[in-house]
Amino acid sequence: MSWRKEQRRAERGYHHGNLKEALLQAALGLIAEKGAAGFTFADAARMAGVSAAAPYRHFRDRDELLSSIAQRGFEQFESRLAAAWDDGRPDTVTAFERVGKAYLAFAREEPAFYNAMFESGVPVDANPALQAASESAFNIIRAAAERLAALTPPGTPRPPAMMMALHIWSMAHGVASLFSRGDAARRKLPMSPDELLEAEVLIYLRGLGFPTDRRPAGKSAEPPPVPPEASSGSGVPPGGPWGKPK
Amino acid sequence: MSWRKEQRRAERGYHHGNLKEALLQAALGLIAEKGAAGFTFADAARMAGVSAAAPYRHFRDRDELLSSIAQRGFEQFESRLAAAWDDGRPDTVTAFERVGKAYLAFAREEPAFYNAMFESGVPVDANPALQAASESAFNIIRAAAERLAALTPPGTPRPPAMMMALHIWSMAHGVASLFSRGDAARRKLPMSPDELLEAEVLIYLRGLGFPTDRRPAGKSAEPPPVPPEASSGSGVPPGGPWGKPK
DNA sequence: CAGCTCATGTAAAGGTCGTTCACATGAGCT
DNA sequence: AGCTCATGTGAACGACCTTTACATGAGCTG
Repeated sequence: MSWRKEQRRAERGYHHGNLKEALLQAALGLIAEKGAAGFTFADAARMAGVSAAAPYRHFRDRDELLSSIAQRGFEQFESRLAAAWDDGRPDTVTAFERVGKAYLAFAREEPAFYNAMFESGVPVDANPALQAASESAFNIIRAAAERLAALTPPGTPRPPAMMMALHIWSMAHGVASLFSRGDAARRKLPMSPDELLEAEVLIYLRGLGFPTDRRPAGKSAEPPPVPPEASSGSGVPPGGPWGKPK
Repeated sequence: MSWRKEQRRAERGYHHGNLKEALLQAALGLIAEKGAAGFTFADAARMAGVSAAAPYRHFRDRDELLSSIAQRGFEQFESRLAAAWDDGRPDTVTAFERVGKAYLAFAREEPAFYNAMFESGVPVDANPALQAASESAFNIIRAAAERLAALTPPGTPRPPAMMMALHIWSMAHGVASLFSRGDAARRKLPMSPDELLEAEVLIYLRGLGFPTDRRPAGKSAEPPPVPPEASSGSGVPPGGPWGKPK
């Protein structure tokens, strides 16, 4: 009958010892499998080998567990974006695009976190810690935009950095949501989500007056480590950001 | 005891007469209130005044109801986008921006549909009719992008229309998801979602070489009804798409 | 109009969940 | 050794989803 359960109990004793962490891990796995909507408090408890009531000793309710995961997600998100930004090295534009790629990579590689953060319906502003984590992550993008805005070529009006940050965020989030996750990824596209976002950002930056005449997928060494003082938007780059127009 | 129920029954007889439609309407209202995740099959049945089992005569399960709503949503979405596009009148760029606004307006004014379409976790590719409706809606954007791509100023490489369409879609979806709905709308922004998206699209179009020297919110009559043959990207428009940089 | 049929609705029941409550256990401190 | 309190258990409640056997009556057939 309750053979497994008894054995589990024998293995770990009456007290689990690290149930909170075990529940978070279990939930993460379940969300990755079935989405935040399909994830079940009871399932997480089962997976941790405890009764259905045990989780209530560590989380007020199911939403609080979800909220905790979202918060953790934002923290990891921030650290990945920060690593990608690398304080603007080797040059601002390159680093900026790396942030965009990191955004997509996170959405792809951490579907459970991404789901909890953006698709689970968790009200971000209800939990101050969660809200703070969310803002910290966004601040990476904001800081990057700030630096980028400071580089606008002379003669070009300087865009508000906040606006740029919001624009970039919306592009990354839009691409990730629509094309880079779960079923949505199955839409047949003429290019990969990464390429799509990279082209989008490059075109956008060019619209702001930035010289963006690098090859998108080119692996050649950084041609100019010092981007400022490049030619102002006089002509059109040889190849569009979408590769050979053939 | 079951006073209300008996009375209801007396009013409408044993057979409802139009239960399927009533369920769809009830579900729409419930989703608008509590989101697709919180919406309940039983609740919809109650609201229609029938037993909890009755809906199963019209929908295989809860997911099929949700899927039907999503499909209906895509159909209305398509017609609103089509009306906004108006076949490119009075000029392509103006009409294009109107489509972007229509996207946001739909997300704002039809939260229930938008939720079912993009946030309910309904697998779009599982239902052929739903998939077709979704593609029809996207095709409006695609067609608009096609026309816009054909207008690229001479000397500018012509971007693939499909890519443009995907870019625009991702921007609109990103802005709508992040800033224009529910709790997300509470984030304090320096500008409205509409303005944010409009500026984003304008900058993007300028990045493609389009002349976009119109005032964003300006209501002045269309200066040039014939956009082609405008100056190639020689200079920078007087005021940025984000208004006075003051 | 009588009678039949079948789409449509009902009640009841089984299974799962979220959540609460009274009670059990045992780790750590005194 | 004994106490305490955080942590876990089992039972129970109500809500939901879904299936099943049965009830109703609208519309057709003769």
